[in-house]
Amino acid sequence: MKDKKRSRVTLQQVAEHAGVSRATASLIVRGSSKISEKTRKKVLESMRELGYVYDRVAANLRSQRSSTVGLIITDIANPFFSELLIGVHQELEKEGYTVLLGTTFDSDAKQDRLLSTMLEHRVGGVILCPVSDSSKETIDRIKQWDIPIIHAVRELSEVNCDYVGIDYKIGAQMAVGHLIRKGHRRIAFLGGSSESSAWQERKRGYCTALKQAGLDIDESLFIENAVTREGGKASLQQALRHSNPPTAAFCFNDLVAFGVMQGIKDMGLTPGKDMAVVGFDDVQEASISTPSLTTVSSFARLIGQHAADLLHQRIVNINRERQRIILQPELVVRGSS
Amino acid sequence: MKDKKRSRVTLQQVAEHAGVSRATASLIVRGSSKISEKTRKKVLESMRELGYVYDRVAANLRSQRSSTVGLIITDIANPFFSELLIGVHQELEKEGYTVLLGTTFDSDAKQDRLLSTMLEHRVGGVILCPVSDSSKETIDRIKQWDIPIIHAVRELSEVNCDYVGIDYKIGAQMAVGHLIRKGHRRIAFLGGSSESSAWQERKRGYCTALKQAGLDIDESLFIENAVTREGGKASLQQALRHSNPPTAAFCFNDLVAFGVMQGIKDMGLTPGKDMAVVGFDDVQEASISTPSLTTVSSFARLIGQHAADLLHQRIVNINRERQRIILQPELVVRGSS
DNA sequence: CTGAAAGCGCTTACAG
DNA sequence: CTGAAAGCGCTTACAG
Repeated sequence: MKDKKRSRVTLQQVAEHAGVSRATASLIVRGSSKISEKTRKKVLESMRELGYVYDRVAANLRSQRSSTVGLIITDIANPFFSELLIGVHQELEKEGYTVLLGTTFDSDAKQDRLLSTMLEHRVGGVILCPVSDSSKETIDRIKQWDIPIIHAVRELSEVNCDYVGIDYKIGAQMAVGHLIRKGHRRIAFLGGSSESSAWQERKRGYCTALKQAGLDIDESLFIENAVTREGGKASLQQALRHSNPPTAAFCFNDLVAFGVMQGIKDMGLTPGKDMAVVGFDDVQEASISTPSLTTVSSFARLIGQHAADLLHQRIVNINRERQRIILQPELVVRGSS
Repeated sequence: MKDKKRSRVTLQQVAEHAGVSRATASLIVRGSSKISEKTRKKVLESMRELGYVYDRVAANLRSQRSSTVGLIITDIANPFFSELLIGVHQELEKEGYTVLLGTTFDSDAKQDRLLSTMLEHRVGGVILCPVSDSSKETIDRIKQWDIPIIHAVRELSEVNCDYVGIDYKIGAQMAVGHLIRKGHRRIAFLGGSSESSAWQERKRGYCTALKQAGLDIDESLFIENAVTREGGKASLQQALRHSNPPTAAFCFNDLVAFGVMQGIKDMGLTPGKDMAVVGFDDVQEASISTPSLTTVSSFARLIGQHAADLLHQRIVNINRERQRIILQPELVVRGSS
């Protein structure tokens, strides 16, 4: 038996209780300064007595505004995204937004559904970390999208949007350059999907580093796989079946690197000794793993803050110039290389 | 210059375009079966042509329903909560809910604000992981709360709510019992706040284990601190200043344990050798840290799934009997003890 | 299936 | 400051 819920106290009822008009009560909840302190107090008192709760949904509907914002990430289990999420929340809460969160797990279909859901909920804008192989349909949809959207972490090259990410190319170049200086000549690039801009840019950095050292590029050392621990482990196993196996691994990110290190250990070998491993992101566990992980810091929280800030700016002024923020990565050398 | 946005296509416009009544169009978006296949197709075609987007906010306002649900956690940077979040999302998306996420960082004021925000956004219900020292005001508020609320992870004993958590007492008892069997007699309990039910239950388990072994309890070995790596490190340092220092540490959770292990390393000692460390939660990094961490598995994802399920049930039937789900923990022995 | 009306809880705009 | 009216985009209920 579904009970009819005790219905909400309305602004109307508050106004009646306080003996003012609905318009006045409305001005007060919105913090207008045009109301005398005396009436303001009286009305606020009535609200407290009646247990009034402002109905932001109704207000937004009427005024065609929005107080929510969507955040779509690919994997909440990746600490990189937890950090990014914290950054986004920090910034947006300041501005009074509430965040609708969605996770795609890198599925295009899921991403599509989430974009729809966000629209249906009238979000004021969306921060999107696109899945690596976004379909043409999705991209077309985003192009026609008429509410503010900011891309973060990965960029869809066909779409002209605000974007914030880091310079993956330079990061990869630093990581691979480091391995070369350590004497490695056969360096695998493990994990990730070649569909994503983040992968392509890392590859460019990888290639630049090899060219600068006068080394040839062996494409058979690029082994794509899921961006997870499991994917890392699997890609390592594949790398070791190579007729001329690599002596070092540059991993798509730290999560992949942890899987790779686990795989190395599983074979009775020692990461950092029998095989060098470098990650990407510098998540917190990178410093506490065994061995500690050499990696490239990608400032997830900062990316989140910037994305939130760009979104807010875009909501305030839909026509402002397009902005791209590219943060500079840093190499953190530890025990695994 | 704020541009007036291109306004939404309304159901009215769709109806006109398809040559049907608004009522019919409304029935179709809601998936009624009372409409002939022919008209249904025609209307869906019009929607596609016009780029119609269902306005769930308006629909919810009119029908006094809600398609959102609030989730309030204490710390998204803790992998335990990331896992819980995944569980919640998995369950609730099946039912078509969208999740509003809030993080309290264990601040009562923040929690209070988040509860208000959720109410103002007309959520259909809330899953709350209460902060450890929720104020009396907050508790009173929750008691009078008239929308479904599920408590997870921590329980406010004064509030009669659905709850899902694990049996912390048994978990702690297993962990401490393990340390005793390893020969430890002075075991510190590090991190967490004695205000929280999760802490109190762990303490009870700790005490039971000692009593069973015929050992005395030394309250000076209970060292409270923040539930973070930093808090863990600080509590370890305090423990080592003890005139009769402990030889083992039972940590409030894995995060604290990582900090404790870091602290041990910083002193030039080796965790697992010079001092045994046991955590709680079994987050993913527990298996890859150095040394790998002995810990108690607390099934975060499962907790999230159960909480979501309880909430859904409660929304469907506000009067159903109160339910408490207590999962049984498991001890995972690794290198740190 | 249609059509006209009312209403969810708010904001807006305007005359007083 | 008030009061009356209209409207945001839907759903509901009802007579036909």
